[in-house]
Amino acid sequence: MRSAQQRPGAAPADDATSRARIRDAAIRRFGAEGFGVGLRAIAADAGVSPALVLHHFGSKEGLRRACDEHVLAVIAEVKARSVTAAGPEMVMTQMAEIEQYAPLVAYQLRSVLAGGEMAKALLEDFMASARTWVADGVAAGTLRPSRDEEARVRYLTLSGYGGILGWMALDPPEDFGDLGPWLRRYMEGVGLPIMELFTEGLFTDRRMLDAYLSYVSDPPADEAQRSA
Amino acid sequence: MRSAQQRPGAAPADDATSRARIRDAAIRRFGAEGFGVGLRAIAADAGVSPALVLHHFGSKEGLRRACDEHVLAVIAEVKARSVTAAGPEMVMTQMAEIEQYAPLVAYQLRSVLAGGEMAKALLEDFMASARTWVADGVAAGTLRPSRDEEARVRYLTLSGYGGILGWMALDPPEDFGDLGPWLRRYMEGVGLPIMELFTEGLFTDRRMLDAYLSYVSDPPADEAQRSA
DNA sequence: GTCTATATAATGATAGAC
DNA sequence: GTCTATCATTATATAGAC
Repeated sequence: MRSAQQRPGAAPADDATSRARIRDAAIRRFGAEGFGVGLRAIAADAGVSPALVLHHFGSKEGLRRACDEHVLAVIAEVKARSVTAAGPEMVMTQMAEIEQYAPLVAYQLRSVLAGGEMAKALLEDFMASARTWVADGVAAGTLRPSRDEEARVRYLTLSGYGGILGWMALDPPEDFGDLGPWLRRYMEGVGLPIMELFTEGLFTDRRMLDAYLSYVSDPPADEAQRSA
Repeated sequence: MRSAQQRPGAAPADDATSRARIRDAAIRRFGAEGFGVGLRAIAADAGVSPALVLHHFGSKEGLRRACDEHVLAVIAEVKARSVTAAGPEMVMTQMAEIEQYAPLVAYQLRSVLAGGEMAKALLEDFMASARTWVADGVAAGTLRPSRDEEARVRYLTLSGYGGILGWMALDPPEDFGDLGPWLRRYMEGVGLPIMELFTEGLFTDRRMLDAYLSYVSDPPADEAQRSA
């Protein structure tokens, strides 16, 4: 049904070059099973010998670098041509986009889990998007200003993305090839609490915030000691 | 200075049984480098032969199970005797506790990253604590009630814990043996945005929440189609 | 309980034919 | 470009002496 279609980094297209087939197979395997997976499995998926993988990419490390680059490139490309609508529809639009690139998303999640430079690059990328989105919202008057915009952008990005990772641990995707149902479960599970928290907050009064602010501006004895 | 002290799962106490020494060495290695680490390294840390590790735990899998059990047991023990103070001091108190059990915390973070049953057990555990904390807060009138308390507890736990994982990817601890400075950086980095968000929310009006609620109670056509 | 020595399987990587 | 055959290394795990 979709066999003839050209989805970047997705199902194997028989007409692609071996190099691309290997890379796409690697992205799928790495995404589904983590970076511990062997070259033999990847080679088998791509329908080539293990030696050819090394011939094209030099080493496993080189293969991973190629996957990283390709994933980042596709993300940049998708981002460049996506119309960033504001409002709840945006989320749904992006959802549809995401489902289309399931292997990329899985690879991405694994990369953040694994840490390292790729994780930083991805998170910095998401933070950049969030920075724009928040700044626009504040300018338009739909989002409250913060006492520290950069810290808020960082927190929103990390907790949002990290929340997905936590959800993945609690409810692992059954099929990494089709993350759709899993993403839908996630959205349904966190939608209400997010909307509530972002609209109404959690505390009934300002005491905790005020306590924190005075704590920071005038730290108690043993904290002052440390910086002395 | 601390050599004679008895910190569960912490620095090697020469008087402990080999079995315990191996297990503690494993917790430290697994926590610092992940579960890919070899038995040889663990055996060397514990000052025993690799064969003895297998003798005591049967397999690497068995060793990991023993580590899991021990970590869960220590967490339960600490939790049981901790006085759960309400307010910002609670966080600070728990911080001090956490620093004391750095190897356990690192192991825990790795476990959640790795997924599997241990990750579920840990997250369920944290959710149980959060459930109590939130229920008490709502009863005391310091926390707002939610339209779905369970979903909120889940979201707060996952995003909170996941935020730490994300932070770890962005700013990896330099020394897993002493997570103190790293945890302090994290707390300083997220303290203000959390207090702001929990007190004031993010949106300036209720439109997003209302849109979401009406979306859920009366889904558009293609969503209704799916459930038909 | 603890060791040395070893079995066995899998890994990433190389050499060289085609 | 692509393969087969193989190497060197490392991994977990076992056997058996002490």
